[in-house]
Amino acid sequence: MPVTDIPMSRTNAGLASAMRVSVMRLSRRLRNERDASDDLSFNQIAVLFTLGRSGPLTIGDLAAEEKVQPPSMTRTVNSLLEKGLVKRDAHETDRRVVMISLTSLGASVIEESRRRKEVWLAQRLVELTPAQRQILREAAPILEMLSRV
Amino acid sequence: MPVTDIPMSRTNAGLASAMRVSVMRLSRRLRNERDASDDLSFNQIAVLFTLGRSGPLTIGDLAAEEKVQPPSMTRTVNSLLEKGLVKRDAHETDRRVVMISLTSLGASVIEESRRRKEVWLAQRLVELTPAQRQILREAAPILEMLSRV
DNA sequence: TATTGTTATACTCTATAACTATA
DNA sequence: TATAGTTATAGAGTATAACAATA
Repeated sequence: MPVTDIPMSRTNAGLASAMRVSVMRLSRRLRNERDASDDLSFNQIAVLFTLGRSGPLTIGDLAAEEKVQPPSMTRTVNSLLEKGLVKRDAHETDRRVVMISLTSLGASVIEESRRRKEVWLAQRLVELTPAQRQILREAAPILEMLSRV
Repeated sequence: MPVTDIPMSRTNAGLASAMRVSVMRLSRRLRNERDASDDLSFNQIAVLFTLGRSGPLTIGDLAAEEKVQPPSMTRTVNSLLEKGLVKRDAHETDRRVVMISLTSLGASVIEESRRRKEVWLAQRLVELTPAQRQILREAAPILEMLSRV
């Protein structure tokens, strides 16, 4: 049984390769659909999105998530505080800890970013055939499953 | 006709939302599967991957692609030169231009990173049903199409 | 005269070490 | 004594401006 008769995507390794390429490429394209007018650094944006996904987090949690040291996260959070995008709250029981969460303004910033991505994506989706869109409808929850640890 | 009877993913906007979430989440998970032992900065890695995707590029091309200024790209490229991951070559006709390309060492670095992503992904794929894998096989080329401008 | 890339300089970001407050 | 976070200081990264080489 000659290997050359088996298309790449018929094997699990081949499918993994095809999925890596297509998912990483599309995510790169989506990430570029961000609002150019905002004056936020890459890490500032990353912190907002992390808070949007995970809800309120401590400085230490945020530092670990973004893979920076706590003093750097203190600075990043302070700049977001000055812009009114996040707020600080005391921890319920442990007074050493500071809980960081999105303000309504901060939430609107990431919502706007999501909206821009979806507008771009929706425009590309109407160019597909109904059959192709149907495949993506079935694929979306499977992609979600892959991300779950 | 009550809107609540229409599942989100039945509409194009709903499908766009589902695709944005699942693709961005999976890409984030894949990006985290990088080799922790390498001492490369985020932008240094980004340059290597860009060269791996696009082939040899000029300093100016790289700067535009990574959205940094040319002097910054000169520095980043110099650090990659010192590590032996990229090389400089004269342009065929325009002697102002410098072509930057991957060395075999640089190519092996990104190949290793891709391999790690695909090993992780392949492990997740075997946990799916054959029918689910079949859907992904059909979805991969469609995701590719969406990325094309 | 315009374009590509580098050098000079200042500013921003991040890290390590030391410190404060709390557990 | 250990942990969460901040402040102080130094190093790395990035930008703007000025410059050199080439088109």
